[in-house]
Amino acid sequence: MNEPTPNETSKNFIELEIEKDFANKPVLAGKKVATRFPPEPNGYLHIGHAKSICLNFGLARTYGGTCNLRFDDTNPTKENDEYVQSIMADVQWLGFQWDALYYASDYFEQLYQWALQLIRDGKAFVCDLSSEQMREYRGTLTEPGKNSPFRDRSVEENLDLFQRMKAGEFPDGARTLRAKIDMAAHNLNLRDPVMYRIMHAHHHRTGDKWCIYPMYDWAHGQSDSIEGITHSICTLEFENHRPLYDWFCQTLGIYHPRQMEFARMNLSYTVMSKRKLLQLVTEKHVEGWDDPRMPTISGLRRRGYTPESLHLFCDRIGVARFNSTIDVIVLENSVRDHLNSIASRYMAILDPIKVVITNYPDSTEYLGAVNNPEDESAGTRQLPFSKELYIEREDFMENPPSKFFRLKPGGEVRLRYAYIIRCEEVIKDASGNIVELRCTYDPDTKSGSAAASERKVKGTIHWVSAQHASSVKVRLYDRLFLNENPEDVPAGKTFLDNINPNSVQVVQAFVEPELAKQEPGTRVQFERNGYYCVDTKDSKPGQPVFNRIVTLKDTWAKIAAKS
RNA sequence: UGCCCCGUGGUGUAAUUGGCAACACAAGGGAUUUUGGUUCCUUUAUUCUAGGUUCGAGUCCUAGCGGGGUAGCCA
Repeated sequence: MNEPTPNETSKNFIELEIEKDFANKPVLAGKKVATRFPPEPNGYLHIGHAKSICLNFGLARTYGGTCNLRFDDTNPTKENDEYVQSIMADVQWLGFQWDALYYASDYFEQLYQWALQLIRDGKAFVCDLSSEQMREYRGTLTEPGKNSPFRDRSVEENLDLFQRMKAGEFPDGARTLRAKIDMAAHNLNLRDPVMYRIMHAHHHRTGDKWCIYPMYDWAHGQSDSIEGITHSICTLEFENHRPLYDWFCQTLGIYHPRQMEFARMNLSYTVMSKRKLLQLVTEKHVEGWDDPRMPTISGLRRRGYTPESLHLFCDRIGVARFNSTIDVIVLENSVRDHLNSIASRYMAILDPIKVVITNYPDSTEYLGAVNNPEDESAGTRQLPFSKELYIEREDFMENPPSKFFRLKPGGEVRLRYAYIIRCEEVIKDASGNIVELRCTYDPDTKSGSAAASERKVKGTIHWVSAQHASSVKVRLYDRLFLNENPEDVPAGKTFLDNINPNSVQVVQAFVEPELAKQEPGTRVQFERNGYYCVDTKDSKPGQPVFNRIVTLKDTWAKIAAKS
């Protein structure tokens, strides 16, 4: 995998607690760490899920335990198989394989039997309150609620009604099954929470078999219990649900996993909520869930991010209970670090200016080039060199500042892997735009020659031979949002107002011949520019489309900005 | 305005559970470099505040301040 070695210096609080539990809790004797990744199949996975995936599967890996993939499919109106398929693909792409694949819907019958048990024990009742009424009865953050007038129905009546709910006798919303806990509890989740609601909806797996569906709280802990999960790890917003998770397991008298919460990831210049990501897609602000600008796993994959770079990123951000925002720079540097070690280097000119070497013959010469200075096994290649070249427009300045080490009138620069050239003449069109540079080369400075090592120039620039170059489409991606926190908007505005209007720029670039042959999915470095990936959707044989993954660090841009 | 959770360099996490505040990333400075990339060296903290316990407090106690979660028949 050639994965950068992660920082393994310290354990996170979850690992510490797991180790403590296994040392102290008799119920865990002889067991192995068992976790699960439990997405609801109602959207595509994003980078925040990657954190959870790396955590859950990583825990199983480091402790020699297991991790299941479980689809939390208890709300058929929002879920479908397209999402199921994409989630499985994303988890596997990240390099993880689940020990078992389950769906909460696998447990619908067992959950129903357990509900019957609670009713018989007098711990659950059928309630006829409408959702509005239930809200009134619930009380507020500061005031206790009142008991439902249906709370004291007999066990027989509850049993009868609940079975008829299941049989489909009542319309959506007519009744619910609720746990009988405490309407005065400080934790609102304990104020007789709903366990089942009536929904005459088609489920992507169970079809029309059910018209009552369990709520998250009634399904999750028991699903964990059935699977023998030792540590049920979720995000901080479920913290207030833990007492209910515990109550159900205890009241049912079943194996009781431990729920632990960690902080969800926030990334600067990014929105992460499924609702907003969905909106970006449906309102066509992006081209789809896998648009290379999306923070979805599929978007990052298409952009060119590697699984290893995402693992590196997750190692770097850590796991804690503090709500923090990660600078997107950390993500960008993670992929730079990985790609630096694996990506072959090529030369590409995105914004060309023609260079004519007046004293060079009308012939082609082939020059040796190193594919990856970080990896000798990447080998070498031959580059065609000729009289007419393209260089990057920004590598020439007519009136440069003192620290500009590139080409200038009368100045010298090395052409990477080739010769040192001198700019003799600047050709302009009628309106004063520079259209061509006339240069001379020094034949004694050929790369690799003994004489070449004696001549030093400050700058080395990249180039392509005009007659040998291919023209390819390159998409230069930038951040999707202008603001560090896109959701931070004045009244009347939305996060959509913070969209970067220039988040993608498409250019036609001149590239060295090798580059036109690259296969979809291949990641390369355009020397002195950035990392690019051959798009997997829009490329055609011999006609690759390149997505910019991330630019190279640009120290010169900082220097130039200062002066 | 209840209940719950959380405050450690610029950012994100550590600190053998009461014993010299560390690591990574970023930023600044320098060296190397045929990528202004990479690599190497180097510089960056009254641990939110105020009290208290203690030989000793980031860690324990009290009060305050600040941030987050929570009133779906969503997850």
